[in-house]
Amino acid sequence: MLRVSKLTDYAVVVLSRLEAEGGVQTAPGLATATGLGEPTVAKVLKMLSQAGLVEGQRGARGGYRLLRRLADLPLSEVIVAIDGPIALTACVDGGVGLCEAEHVCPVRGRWDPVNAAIRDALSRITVAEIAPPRLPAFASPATNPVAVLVAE
Amino acid sequence: MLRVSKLTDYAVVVLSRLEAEGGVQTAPGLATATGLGEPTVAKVLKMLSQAGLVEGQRGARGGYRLLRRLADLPLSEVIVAIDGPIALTACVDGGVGLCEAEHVCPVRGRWDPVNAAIRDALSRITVAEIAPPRLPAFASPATNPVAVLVAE
DNA sequence: ACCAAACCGGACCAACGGGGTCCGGATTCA
DNA sequence: TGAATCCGGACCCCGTTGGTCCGGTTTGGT
Repeated sequence: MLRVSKLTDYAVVVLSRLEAEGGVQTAPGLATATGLGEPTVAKVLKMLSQAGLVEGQRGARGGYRLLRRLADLPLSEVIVAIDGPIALTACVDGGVGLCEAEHVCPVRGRWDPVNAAIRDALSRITVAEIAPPRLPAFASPATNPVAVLVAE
Repeated sequence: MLRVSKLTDYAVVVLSRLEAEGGVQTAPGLATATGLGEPTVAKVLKMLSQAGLVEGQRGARGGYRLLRRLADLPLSEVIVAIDGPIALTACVDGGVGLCEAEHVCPVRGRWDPVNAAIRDALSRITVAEIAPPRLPAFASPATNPVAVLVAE
């Protein structure tokens, strides 16, 4: 259905919480703060760490630290970190031998401009733009009335 | 992984074949012409028919007919026809009661601008742009060397 | 020196949805 | 009347996602 994984959604929540609080925070602490499961938060943080978006400090008094401000972090990087490369179709990147009928398949490489368009759109949106306001259950006075676009 | 279903890919192939040949064509005929499975092609055509992109004629000498030129058909409509509404996250369109922890979830409605951006990008690309050249196994003399964009 | 706290890496399992097939019914033309 | 074809739905298999858990390693405190 053209959707990102839930983990990516969680990642945005965790990242925003990480920036709101600042400094080094533990995975269990972020879990209770966000209301998400502790192992799940840990998994997300591990992935974000491998992608270089956060930094983990081991040992006692350890935790995770944000490496970039969310305003400078395009959403595409988070999606790539969690979901892997952004490619709408399986047959992509000129991989040979993956598709059993690639010599018949008439769409090889044709989705590339679509992928590029999606990557471009997602790289123009920063995590800060979709991050929730400071604290949950705190209604900001006047958020922009975002247009609700159904089907189309 | 932020990908569309294979069925959408097939739909593009079938649609382009439908336009290349013109007129009314049967599902079995399109199946053999595209090299795809016959039941699969039938399924795709059924979905496209429900979405109003093609028209089915029943009875003997029946078949499917294209209702719009592919150059006027944005890719987003095909994706919506096959994959359903374009919404990157499950909690969308203000559906209440779907998310078990919606009063805690701090990202409700925050993905809307992202969805809008994706819809916009996909509605600017027509099916004709990504449709394969006239016939498979026929190399057009000089196709644009589409840029291969890896991860990012 | 020891222990507790925390990250790291990986394996593991259940649940959901996609992909593909099939069947009976309705419709139209020869 | 019969053949061809679309229509609508049910059905099942497999892959991925999601969520969990465990042992190992590093670090700071007592």
